[in-house]
Amino acid sequence: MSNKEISTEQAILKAAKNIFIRKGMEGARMQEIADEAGINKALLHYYFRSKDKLFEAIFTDAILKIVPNIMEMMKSDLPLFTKIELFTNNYIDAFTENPFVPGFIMHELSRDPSKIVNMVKNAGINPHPFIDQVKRETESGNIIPVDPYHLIVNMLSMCIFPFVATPILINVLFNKNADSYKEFILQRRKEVPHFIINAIKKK
Amino acid sequence: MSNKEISTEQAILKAAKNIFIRKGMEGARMQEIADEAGINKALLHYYFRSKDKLFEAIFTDAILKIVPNIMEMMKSDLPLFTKIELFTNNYIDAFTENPFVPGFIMHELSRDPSKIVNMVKNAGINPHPFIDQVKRETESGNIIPVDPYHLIVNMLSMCIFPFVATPILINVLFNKNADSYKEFILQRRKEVPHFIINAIKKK
DNA sequence: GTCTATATTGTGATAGAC
DNA sequence: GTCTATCACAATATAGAC
Repeated sequence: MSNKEISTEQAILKAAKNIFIRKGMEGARMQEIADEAGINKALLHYYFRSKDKLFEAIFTDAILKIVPNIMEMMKSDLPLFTKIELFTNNYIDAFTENPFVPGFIMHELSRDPSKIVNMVKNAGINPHPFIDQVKRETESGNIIPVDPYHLIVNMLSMCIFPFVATPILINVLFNKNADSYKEFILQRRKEVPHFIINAIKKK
Repeated sequence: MSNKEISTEQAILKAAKNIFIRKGMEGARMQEIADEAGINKALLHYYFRSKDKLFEAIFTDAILKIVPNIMEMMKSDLPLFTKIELFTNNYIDAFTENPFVPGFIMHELSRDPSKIVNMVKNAGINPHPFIDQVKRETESGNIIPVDPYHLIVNMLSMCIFPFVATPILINVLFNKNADSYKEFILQRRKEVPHFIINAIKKK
């Protein structure tokens, strides 16, 4: 395997990622990916047998972005509020770097939900340590009683939704000003954990 | 225009809605829509000139579901906490009845964001009365200081995200048990406004 | 208005020269 | 490994009979 090979394969993956993530499996065109990579269609099939295989490579990679290595942290014995802050910051940072990933994942999973089975297996997601911790804090009266499932969904909602709804929010809420929306996203790193902790802490 | 005509057109619209909303513009097939409506492809083009025109009709209709007539309410002089409860309940109810609409809108808008411009014009969305009310309540010290833009996005996030992410949540958080997820969605009618109000009320 | 048949175009995939 | 040319088929759209 020569250097040239590697570099072509990388170019394909990079181009495919750009196109697939913006347009989805069905919206993407092999021609478009080839153009973006500066090669022709035939080479795509030389490196990856089919559109499906190429898509699979991109999709798997994107999944890894949505399931970062914070599971260890969630299992740890850090204080609840610290975990909430680390969790939200981690996701908001990851999506700020890859803003199209959330919408991509959402759409493709609703197209073919069976993919989640593999995702869950490979990622080793386990929300129960966190759920148990929330239950313990509720029972010992350290926080306002809260259903841990709703808490988790609320956390994920506030981290992910703004990236899925970016075009709506820019137009409706920010007068089509993309810059002030960027600023807004940066603020969420602080605002979201602050909001969540306010909702459950006793004062 | 005979009764038969109307009924065929309605059948087409109903079928198209089913297919488009589940599969999106690019995933949907005219053949599939024709089958669902119990007619053939040619009739689709007789009633709606092209796939694009048919899609446009469905999309516009779906938008109206995501922008219900609660704008009047938001402009009213109801107490802030009452508005928050009405707002969240209204959205959660609308999406419970049309669970595929949020994902559909999100995906299509990221495919062609320019559609939002028309949407906003026609719907007359204006968040400023609500924003001003939040500012007033903050300044008079009635609530914990909160940025109104983040508050609105948080509200929308918690109402909409669970419907966009349904397949993920069922598999990862609810052990593939769709029934307990349904139960969970019903609970959110109470949990979401409760959570939001807790986050901003002084105690 | 509704159908069958067909035209037309787009797109994933392959063959084969270099 | 990379290209050009082409195939095979799927999907939108139209023509024309009834």
